[in-house]
Amino acid sequence: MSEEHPTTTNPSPPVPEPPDLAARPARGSLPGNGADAGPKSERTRQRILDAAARTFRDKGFAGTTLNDIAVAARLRAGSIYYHFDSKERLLEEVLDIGIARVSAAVRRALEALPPETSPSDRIRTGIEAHLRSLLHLGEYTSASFRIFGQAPPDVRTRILSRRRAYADDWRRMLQEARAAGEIHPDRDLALARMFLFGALNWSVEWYDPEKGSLDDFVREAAETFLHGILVPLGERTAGA
Amino acid sequence: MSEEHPTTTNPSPPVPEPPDLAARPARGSLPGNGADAGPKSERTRQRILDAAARTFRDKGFAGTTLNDIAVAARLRAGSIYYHFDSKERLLEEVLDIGIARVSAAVRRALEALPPETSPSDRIRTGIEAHLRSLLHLGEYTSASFRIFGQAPPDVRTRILSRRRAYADDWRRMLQEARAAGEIHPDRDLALARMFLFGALNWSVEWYDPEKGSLDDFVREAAETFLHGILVPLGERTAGA
DNA sequence: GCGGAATTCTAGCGGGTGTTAGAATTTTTG
DNA sequence: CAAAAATTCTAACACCCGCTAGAATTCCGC
Repeated sequence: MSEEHPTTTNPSPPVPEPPDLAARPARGSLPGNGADAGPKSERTRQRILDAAARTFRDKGFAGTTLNDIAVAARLRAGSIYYHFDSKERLLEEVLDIGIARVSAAVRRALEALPPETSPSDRIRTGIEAHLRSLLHLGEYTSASFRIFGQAPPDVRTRILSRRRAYADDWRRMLQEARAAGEIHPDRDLALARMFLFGALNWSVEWYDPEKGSLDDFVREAAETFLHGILVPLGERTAGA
Repeated sequence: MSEEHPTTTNPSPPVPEPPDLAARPARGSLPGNGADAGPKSERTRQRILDAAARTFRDKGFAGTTLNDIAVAARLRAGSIYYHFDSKERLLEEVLDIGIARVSAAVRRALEALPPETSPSDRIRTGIEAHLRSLLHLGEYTSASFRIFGQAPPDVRTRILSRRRAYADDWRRMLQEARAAGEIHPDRDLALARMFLFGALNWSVEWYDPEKGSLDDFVREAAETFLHGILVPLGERTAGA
């Protein structure tokens, strides 16, 4: 009843569409412009986004107040509406950036591998890149996974295509490994993929960087997924 | 500032403490009493709890309104306060019941095993029991895992002891399997445990009972965790 | 069917929510 | 430095939240 005029209410922010959603923070390559987009506003926009990502991640979507975000971004709640249409759209952009980042990070890591790398080693690299962007880099990725389930349905469906694309990357990786005979033939690949996602993304809730190096952690995580925990039946060494 | 009188505000609901938190739904063994607890009220109490569990699970804690719960339980929001002190306590009880259920289910499944069962088979059984109580039985367990991260800090700390006890059960199972030489010696058990929790609990977000039998699913999940996805190096059969 | 207890409802309080209009301020431009 | 444009703030609106007091209703033993 109250959501009929989607475009007429706002003072038309000068930034129509984010040109690159996976853009790294604070990197302007345009030299000196002056036409329709001032880089001045872009910086507060980023500040708001950063604050939103962290706050959403920590307190959830419904649990986060626009005032919470405003305080973290050092301005007043009303001012957010100069840069964003609504709380929902703010969430949408945070979620979008989150998957875009992790997706780009994984893709980049895979492209850096020598072409003769085996499919299972590619999976290993993908796992490590995913974890690294989840735990080490910005809060967008962790926010994206933590609060996707809390997003309103329309936001979720709008984000879904990007998530599906990322899931497809993994589906492909697993299929190639199976085609190469590296994956046990009666493993269920769909289950394995979701299994992996659950395991990896859950780490954001408990991983403690002070309990060991990130390098060791991501390596061990990949090993645990690829080989499981059991000693293969042929190599048992008797009990303690 | 407003939370100083914990016991003086309510009309003293006649049920002081839930006698058994892991109680199964709708199973009254008391024949006919009449002293201080009418079984009449107990049924609406259960209705409210059930509604709260499902609604919390679907919309999160902050995203759930007392009115949402009231509608689902077929009464008015204010009436909830005859049975529960606050929204927080309602959440607390839902979370508590959730882990109590899954914990009891796993324990029961393990006790039903013959005593000579190997540690790794015990883990297998535990995984299957955990998954079954997560996916098949009530919404308390799924709610408990989905929204624990959204609970207010004081609720979380009050619930933590129960969660830790359940985690300890798993820690023990894994340690015994390692002592028996069944777990690869350089696996990190803490990581493996959290890895497993993440993988299992995530299934509540994507598992579709129409895509295959639950029995197959839980079996395959256990296999994937125990053996991983790769074919052991000695048994490769060349590519497709 | 009566009387008292148990349970639910009604109505509202105080406060906080997302959102908006317009004034005030800062920044940019000539 | 002045005019215009861009950005932020103030103040409020309409609404909904968790929660409570007290009236209204239902339940149940007699």
